[in-house]
Amino acid sequence: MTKSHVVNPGARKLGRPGYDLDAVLLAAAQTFTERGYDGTSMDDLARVLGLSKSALYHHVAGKEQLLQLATDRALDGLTAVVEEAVAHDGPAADRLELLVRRSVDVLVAELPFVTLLLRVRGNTATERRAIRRRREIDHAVAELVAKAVADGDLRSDVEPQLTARLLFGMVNSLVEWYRPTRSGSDAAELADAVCAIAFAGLRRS
Amino acid sequence: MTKSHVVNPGARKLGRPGYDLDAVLLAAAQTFTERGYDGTSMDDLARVLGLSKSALYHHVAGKEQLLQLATDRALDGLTAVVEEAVAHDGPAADRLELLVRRSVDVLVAELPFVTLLLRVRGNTATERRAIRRRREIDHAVAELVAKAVADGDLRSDVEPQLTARLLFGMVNSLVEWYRPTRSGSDAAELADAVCAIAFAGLRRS
DNA sequence: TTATTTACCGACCATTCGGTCAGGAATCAA
DNA sequence: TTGATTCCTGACCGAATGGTCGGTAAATAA
Repeated sequence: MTKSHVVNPGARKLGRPGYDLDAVLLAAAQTFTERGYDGTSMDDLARVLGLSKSALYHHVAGKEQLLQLATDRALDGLTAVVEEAVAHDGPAADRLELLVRRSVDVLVAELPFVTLLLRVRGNTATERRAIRRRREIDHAVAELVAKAVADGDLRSDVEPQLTARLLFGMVNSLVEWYRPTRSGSDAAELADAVCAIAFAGLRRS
Repeated sequence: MTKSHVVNPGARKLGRPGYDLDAVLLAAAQTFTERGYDGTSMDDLARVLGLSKSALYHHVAGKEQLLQLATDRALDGLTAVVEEAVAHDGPAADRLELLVRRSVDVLVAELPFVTLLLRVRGNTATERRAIRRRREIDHAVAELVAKAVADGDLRSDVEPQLTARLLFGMVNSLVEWYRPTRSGSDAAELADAVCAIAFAGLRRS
């Protein structure tokens, strides 16, 4: 069996060295994203990490807990940017653009976790909880869009909720094709493109 | 067990009446979409239809065949509109808008099948085949966008492929929230909203 | 009535699933 | 060396999975 132990850097810990929860969680999110949550067995995941299934259970209470931790990480990141945008001062339209840019940042920074979140279906209690938290975020976004429309800064011929859904449908679609580059962050360029197209439209102005 | 036999309308057939492949396929696509392909067992599906698992296997060769038939139906619809748009005459930008409108039509008309297609991961040969066909479609779309940019009708400050991805990321996101209404087709209104936002942008003009 | 055709059922099978358990191996401190 | 701590393994368990098989039920045609 090919072992690729991730030894913890710096601070020595007690006992036999090996994986920690964070490394397991990252691998889990990536594998769940690639093959789907239901399509990934704990044995698959163990093989990816290069250890036995029972060793995996030393780090984690169960499969569902992995999903919980992973989706929470994504949700915490997204909730933070929504709260930031809502609390910010200035016109709602500007705050919405800020929200889009920050959301792209989070998607890029936490890609495997957000991808997993966006694919959750609702089969288990954990999944339904994640969906509930997502809905709260979507609601806050729709409110911000509605404010921007009321301010007269956004087009009023499309329902605010529909606008919000299409806008973030575009933003979130990024998890379908974006893959990180080795050379630092291209999140800013990506956010520029998204904002340009979303706010000013595709057509040459 | 609650039986809800779908008796075939009109033309009488030979033998005991019951389900036909089409009804099974529709239920399969809906259930796969709700719970995920891997998250749906053949027994689950049989229960949804109100019959036994072995009866299900009388209609279908296997689980993977259901996925194949369902994704093919979505891909055939999408391929048709792409070919129509490509073959159409007029400026590329107009053909692109036509493609978006027709795509919305297909998404609405074949919602469970397209939704399933967009969630396919690549675990089986069938899934990989579907993904390959999808890539061909995406490629044709990107070419159309590139032509429209070359014509000077679309903004050139964003890579054509990125533009294509974001545009259809927005279009495809519709499967995440759109639910059919009992009162006929609202596909046209939906397409209007999508085109307005995508081509002219969110901001008031 | 009987033959034919189509649809269905319950019992069964090999495999895989998430998860458990008792113990072994690697590390550090004393 | 010994003990404490942490990480890991192989064997195992009951349940669920995709799929099969022999036989039955309901319809039309002869």
